[in-house]
Amino acid sequence: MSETRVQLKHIATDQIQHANLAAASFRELGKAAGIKSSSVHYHFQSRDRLLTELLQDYDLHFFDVLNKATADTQRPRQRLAALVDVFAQFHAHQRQCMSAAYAAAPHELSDANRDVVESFLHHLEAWVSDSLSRASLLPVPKETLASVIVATLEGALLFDRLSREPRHLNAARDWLATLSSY
Amino acid sequence: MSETRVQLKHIATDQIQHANLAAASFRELGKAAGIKSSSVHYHFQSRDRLLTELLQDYDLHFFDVLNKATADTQRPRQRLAALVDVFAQFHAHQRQCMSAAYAAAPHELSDANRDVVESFLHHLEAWVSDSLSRASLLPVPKETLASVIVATLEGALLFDRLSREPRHLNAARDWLATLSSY
DNA sequence: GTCTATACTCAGATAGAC
DNA sequence: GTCTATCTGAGTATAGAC
Repeated sequence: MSETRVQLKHIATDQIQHANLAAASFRELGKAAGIKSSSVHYHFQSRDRLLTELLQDYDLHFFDVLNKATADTQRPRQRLAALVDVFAQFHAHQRQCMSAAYAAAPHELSDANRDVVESFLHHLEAWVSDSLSRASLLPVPKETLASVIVATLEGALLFDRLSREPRHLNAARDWLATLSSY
Repeated sequence: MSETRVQLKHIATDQIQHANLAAASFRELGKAAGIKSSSVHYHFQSRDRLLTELLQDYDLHFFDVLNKATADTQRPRQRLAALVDVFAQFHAHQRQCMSAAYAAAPHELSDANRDVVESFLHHLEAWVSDSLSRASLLPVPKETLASVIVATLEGALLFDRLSREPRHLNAARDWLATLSSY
């Protein structure tokens, strides 16, 4: 893969996480990479294909980071705390989760890209559900709780991006700490 | 307020909830109302002003509906269920919450509009917090829990819009039912 | 008071230059 | 293999017609 192509993908991901889907236009990408917007088409067949590739890469990278951070523990409490930390880092760098950026523009997504978002979500919920395996006294089945936790963290980051203080993420952290005693 | 102005606002709100902020362009609004995009400028000074007005109206309408639906009960459980119902209705009509649509495009918002979003959020969290007043055995302070609940429902609706089944909203409903016994 | 002609900028994509 | 000139259409906004 050419150097320019790699660079374009980095720029695009950054723009989407910092602003939104629309901010990663071919024009912007080209300008940032020092080529014309029309040249970006050489590297990516279409914008739709680019978006697919970005989210798939994001998925791989996301779980790579998460799994490395939790490689040494099976404790639900510690694993959930590590997940919150990932989101808190996003907030600290004023970045949103790619999946939320995609989900917020449903009409701009092809069916294929909608599927990729859903795939990431299922992936994340499975990770949380697995992490809850050793938890006791859960209020609802762990799959249900995993859905709630994912929605909570994504919603929290979405709204916390509007302000300096990660109010919702902090609230989520406090709440999660009460869920499991392990 | 002229008939056309009212109509334009309805169209705009609908477009934003159905698609996203960008979908409510002056061109689209004009086309749907049968006038030129440039004519929309007579009714609204700027797009920024329009967005402010839409969200303020939404705030009023949202709590009007919610308060009417909960006028006859002070029970936390019933009040939270009514709130979930509002979100479930959004999902059933394939609509998202206006505040989420705004929050998803932070770089497109003026400082004034950012403030309006925050205002809606505080409003909603205060409503949830008040509704929790008679609840007992909460895992965290009611203000904290209110932040979590709002993030959860907003996140759930955001992602459930990608599919037919409101998986996250249903999970949130199950979880909320375990929070309070009243 | 209500609306349009028009200007300018930005979007993605194609055809073709080098 | 890499990049650009150029097309077509969408975006907001201003100046001015009626």
